[in-house]
Amino acid sequence: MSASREPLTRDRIVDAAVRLIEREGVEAVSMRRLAAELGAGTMSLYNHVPNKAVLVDLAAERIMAEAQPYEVDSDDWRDHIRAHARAVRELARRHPRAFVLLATRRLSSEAGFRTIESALANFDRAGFRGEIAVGMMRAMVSYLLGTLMREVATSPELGGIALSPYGAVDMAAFPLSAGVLDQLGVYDHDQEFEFGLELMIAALERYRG
Amino acid sequence: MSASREPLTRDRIVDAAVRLIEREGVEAVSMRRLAAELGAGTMSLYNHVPNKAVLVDLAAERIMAEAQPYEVDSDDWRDHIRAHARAVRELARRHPRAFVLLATRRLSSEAGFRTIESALANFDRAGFRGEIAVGMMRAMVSYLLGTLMREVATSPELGGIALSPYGAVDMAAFPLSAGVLDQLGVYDHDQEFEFGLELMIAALERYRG
DNA sequence: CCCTCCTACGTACGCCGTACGTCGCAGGGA
DNA sequence: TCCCTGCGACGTACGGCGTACGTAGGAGGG
Repeated sequence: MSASREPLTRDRIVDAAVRLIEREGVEAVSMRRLAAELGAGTMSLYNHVPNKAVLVDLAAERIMAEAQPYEVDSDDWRDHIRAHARAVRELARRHPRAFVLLATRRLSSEAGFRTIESALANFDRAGFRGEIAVGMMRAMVSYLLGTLMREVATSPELGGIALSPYGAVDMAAFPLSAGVLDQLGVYDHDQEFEFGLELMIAALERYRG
Repeated sequence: MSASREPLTRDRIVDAAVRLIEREGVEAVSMRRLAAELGAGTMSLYNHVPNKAVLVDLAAERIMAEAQPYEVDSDDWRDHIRAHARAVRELARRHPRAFVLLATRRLSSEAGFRTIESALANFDRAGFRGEIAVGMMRAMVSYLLGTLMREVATSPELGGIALSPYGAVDMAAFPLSAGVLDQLGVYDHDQEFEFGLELMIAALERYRG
């Protein structure tokens, strides 16, 4: 695939893994394939990485580290939270195949804490501190994780939730669903994300008062 | 593993898959192993199921179908939403290994619609209808998906988010995080779930007014 | 000059999903 | 009764996988 006279490095290997993950998803990563892409023998990778699981972890960390801190010009804590949430969404959309990876992993290291710290700063701005702030942050993380999983990670082969892969459903038994069947089948992710985001912010506001 | 004189059936195969998933997770499922557990030849399974992916889908549907409708004795829409959310959480906790499976799949069929319908009924009770109700439901689903993923699907080998798998982090750079490091490392899932749930309900209440 | 150590690599084992061919049996005409 | 057809069960085989293990070669220090 490439010349690659330069020697094998953990960095080069992780890079290749990240590229492959972004291009074809985690399930496409194999040691043999990675090695081939680097023009190296399969087993040579094991001189730099103990096993595949760790390699994937490293790739996840690398992607997380690429996350840019958001920027916003406002004193309103709400604007900060909005900007932060949108930045996370951007990350998810830029790396859709990697997002599931990040989502099911406990992040740590510098990159993880950078995000946590800036989230805590926002809640601090809003007047939430200590245990409460942690709770808020986690609720927010949960919401983000959930929406973005739904936006980015659910199988897109089907047009919508109303289509059943193995046989149709008799909608007569579900009148309310039938009434909104059009909406159930359609996803406007931008609009949904903002709607949920404002909902969360409204909840925080209410908690403040 | 068992006598199993009775003939192979799609039902029996899916049952075995569900049991295996619940016991050891999706990644433990293999056609050979499933067949062995059923006392049958590997390839015999293919007479009843086109391939492994479909088999896993069928298992996911089966698990979803087992979900009991929640019960609650109240006229308050908030209580209904609470009960519904807690029922979903129960499902996730009873089938932790299967939950990730359900989460990354677009559900359809009867079972999926039963849940959707009862959620819509609750939002209807709260005064939300049509498009708004769908948006609310999706926000709620996102939150549930997110918290429960965090509760049930993140790797439990590590004690908490503060522990880094590959090297420690210098906390001096993260003063706010350092201040709540104890809370960051500890998870009280019951309390967190209820906290987030009330947050969501508060948001809905506010939207009503 | 030799010894040590590190990296690269080939081979091999035990898994995996599944395409394909065969065999045996049950059931229905003739 | 015999035979044919169809279907379920199964064995074999192929191409993939992760990785344990052994080896070979070269670089650097004694």
